[in-house]
Amino acid sequence: MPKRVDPDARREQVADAVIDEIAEHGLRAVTLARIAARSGLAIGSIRHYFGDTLREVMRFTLDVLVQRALRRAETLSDDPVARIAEAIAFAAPTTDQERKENAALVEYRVMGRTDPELAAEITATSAAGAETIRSLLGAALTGRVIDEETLHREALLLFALVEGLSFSSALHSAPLREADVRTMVTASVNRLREACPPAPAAGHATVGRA
Amino acid sequence: MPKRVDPDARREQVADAVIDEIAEHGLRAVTLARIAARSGLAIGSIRHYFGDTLREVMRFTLDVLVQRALRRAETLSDDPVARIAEAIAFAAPTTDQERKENAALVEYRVMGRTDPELAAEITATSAAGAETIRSLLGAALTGRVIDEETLHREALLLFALVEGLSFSSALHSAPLREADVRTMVTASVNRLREACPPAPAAGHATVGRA
DNA sequence: GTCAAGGTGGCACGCTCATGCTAGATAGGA
DNA sequence: TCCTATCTAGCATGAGCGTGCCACCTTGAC
Repeated sequence: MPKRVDPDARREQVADAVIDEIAEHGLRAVTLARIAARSGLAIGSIRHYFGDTLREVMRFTLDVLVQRALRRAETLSDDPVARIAEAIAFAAPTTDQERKENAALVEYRVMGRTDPELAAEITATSAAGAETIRSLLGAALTGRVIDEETLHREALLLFALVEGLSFSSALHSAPLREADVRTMVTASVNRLREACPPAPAAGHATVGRA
Repeated sequence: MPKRVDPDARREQVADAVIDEIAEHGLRAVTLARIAARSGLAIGSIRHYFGDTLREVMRFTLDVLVQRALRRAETLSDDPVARIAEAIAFAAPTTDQERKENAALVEYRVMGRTDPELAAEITATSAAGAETIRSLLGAALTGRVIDEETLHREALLLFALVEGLSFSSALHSAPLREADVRTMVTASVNRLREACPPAPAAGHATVGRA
C-alpha cells in the first residue's frame, strides 16, 4: 500500500473507469464489479471513497462529465459570428476521449429523463447551454433588426442542432467534422444576419440588450 | 376467456404497455412484471406470444416504434423546399403519443449503441433517414450550383438537426413547435439556395442527379 | 364427442448484484 | 512507540428478475 493517496485523484480514477465502461457497454452495464475490474481496485476500496454506494459513484461521474464538457467551452474567439459557430462546433467531439465522454453524457442524460435526482444537474446545465446560444446569437446579430421572439426561436433551433451533434456523435449517425460544422454554421449565421434588416443608426439599438 | 384472440393485436397491446413504461420510467425499468401490470395480462400470457422471452418483447416493440415513425413521414408536399422542411419538422413530435414514442425510440437508440442485435435495425433506419434528407436537399437546390461534397455536408448538418429535435424532445431541452421548425427550416433552406449560384441554362445540370 | 391448438396463468430455481458489515494493514502525527 | 485515520479488501445476505417448465381451461375443427 503506497503513501497517502490523494482522494480526489482516486475518485477521478474511478470516474474514468465508469466512463470507459459506459462508452463500451452502456450505462446499464455499470456495476461495482466491472468498475473494479477496470480501475484495478477492489470493490471495498472503491466504496471507501464514495460513501459505500454505487449511486454515489455514478453521481460523482456525472459531475466529472459535466465539468469536462463545460471546460471545453471556455475559449472562444472574439468575433461574434465566429463565437457562436465555435460554441456549436464544440458539440462535435474531435478526440477519442471527447467522443467517449460525450457518449457517456448522452447515456446519463437519457437516464436523467426518469431519475429526478440526476435530472436536476442535467437540466440546469442544458438550460445554461441554451441561454449561452441565445446570447451568442444575439451578439452575432448586433446591428440587425430581429424581434425577441424570432431570436428566441432561432436560438432554440441552433440549440437543437447542438443536441443533435452530441446525440448523433454518440450514435455515429451523422459523421461530421468539427471544422466542417464551424464552416457551415458560420455561413448559415451570416446568411441569417444578411436576411435581417439593418438596424437604424446607433442610439436606436433594437437588440442591444445582451 | 374470450374467443380466439388476434395474436397480432395482442402483441401490439403488449408493445404499447412497453412504450408506456419506457416513457414513464425508462427502458431499464422494463420487466415482465411491469409489462404485465400495465397490459392487464399475466406474465405467462405475455410470454406465450413472444417465444417465452422478454428479449422478444423488446425486439417486437422496437419494430413497432420504427414502423410508426416511418409512417409519419409518408405524406409530404410537392414543393421541394417545403418537402425537406416538413421532413425535418416531423422530428418535432406534436401529440403526447408521438412524444412518448419518440422518447421510447431515443432510449432504444441509446441502448442500440452497445447491443449489436438491436443496432442493425436502428442503424439501417437512421441511414435511410440521412439519405432521404440528402436527396430532399438536392431536390430543393435544383437549378443551383453546389458541389457534391458540400451538398453531402449540408445534408448531414440538417440530419444532425433532425437528430437534435428528436433527442431534445425526449429531454424537454429545446421546446420547439413543429410549425415553427417548419417555418425556420424553410427560410434557412431558401437562404442556402439563394447563396448558391444559379445553374447554367438547362442542358448543363450540375445537381440533376437526384 | 374427441382432440389438438390456442390461451391464461404461475411455481421454483438459479443468477446477478448492491449493500451492511467486518477485518487487517499502513501511514503519519503526537 | 502508540494511536488514530486512512486505505485495501471481501463475506454473507436479501432483493429482484428471467426463464425452464408445468397445469388447466377454452375454442374450433373433424
